Amino acid sequence: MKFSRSTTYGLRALGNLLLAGADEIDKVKSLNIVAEEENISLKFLEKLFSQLKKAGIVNSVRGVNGGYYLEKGVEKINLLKVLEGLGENMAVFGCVADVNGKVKCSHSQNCGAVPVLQKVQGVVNQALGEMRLEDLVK
Amino acid sequence: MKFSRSTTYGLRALGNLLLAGADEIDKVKSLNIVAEEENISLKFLEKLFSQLKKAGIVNSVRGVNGGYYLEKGVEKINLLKVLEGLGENMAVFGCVADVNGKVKCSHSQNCGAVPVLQKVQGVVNQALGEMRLEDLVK
DNA sequence: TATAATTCATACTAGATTGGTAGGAAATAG
DNA sequence: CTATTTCCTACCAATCTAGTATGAATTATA
Repeated sequence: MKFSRSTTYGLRALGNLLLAGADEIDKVKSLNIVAEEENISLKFLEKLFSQLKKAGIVNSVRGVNGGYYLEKGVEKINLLKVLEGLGENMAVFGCVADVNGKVKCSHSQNCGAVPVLQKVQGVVNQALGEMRLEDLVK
Repeated sequence: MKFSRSTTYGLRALGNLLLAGADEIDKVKSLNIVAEEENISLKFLEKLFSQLKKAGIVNSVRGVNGGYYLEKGVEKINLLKVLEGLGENMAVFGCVADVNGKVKCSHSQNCGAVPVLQKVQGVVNQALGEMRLEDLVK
């Protein structure tokens, strides 16, 4: 039950922006530098941040001296939303529900395991819901 | 962050044995029947139960009228051990520690995310540690 | 206005993992 | 002896992961 490596990459990169104070449009940090500091492939970071931007977690400025900055107040959002923004599928059991809430497994109606699986899902959701992005740099 | 499908298959199959009262050497249930009742491929179940036997969760009787039964007291063991027995890798972040306790990620020393990741791991472990196999059939 | 730095977009790829299947050997009750 | 069952080993197709390749669009600055 692993988180993908890109999830940890993303968390590290977001922590990097947070520590650098890149939280306003005139305090951007380029992925070049983040990639070097965190030893992550630039191309890979570009892809990740494209997703993070779509998710509303970061924003960007193009061109020379451009870069990314954290959206306002984003250090207060919980890790569950951050992980979803990073593309991590947070439905721990495919047979209970996928990201869209659709039940996939044909046994979900009469399967005795469902309540247990849902409890596991609930505990994970709650734990991640209580952690905030700012916890990464404390 | 998904559990593999074989994990849910395994939980369902173990719940099936538990409900059937297959918990002694003279009350075995054949995988044939389990496979049919749970609509899981027999061959796949055979592989799963081979692992479960190695993990000490089930035991077996070969030959005609043979089958599998749950090891004594196994309904009290926690889900963390069951999942590990099913081959699920319970290290949710590869960069923190793998199954053998080896740190894989070169950033684990100075990475600010590590405490957060460890907390996530701890919460998951605790939740699964509090759930028992018998909870599957209640 | 040319240049360099940067985000943004699309497509490709090697390797690992997942979820199986195939074929049969070994044990055992009847 | 036969049917049933566990057990063993190998193979396989599809998907996912983590990354590379190529280059276009944007923009500050010299």
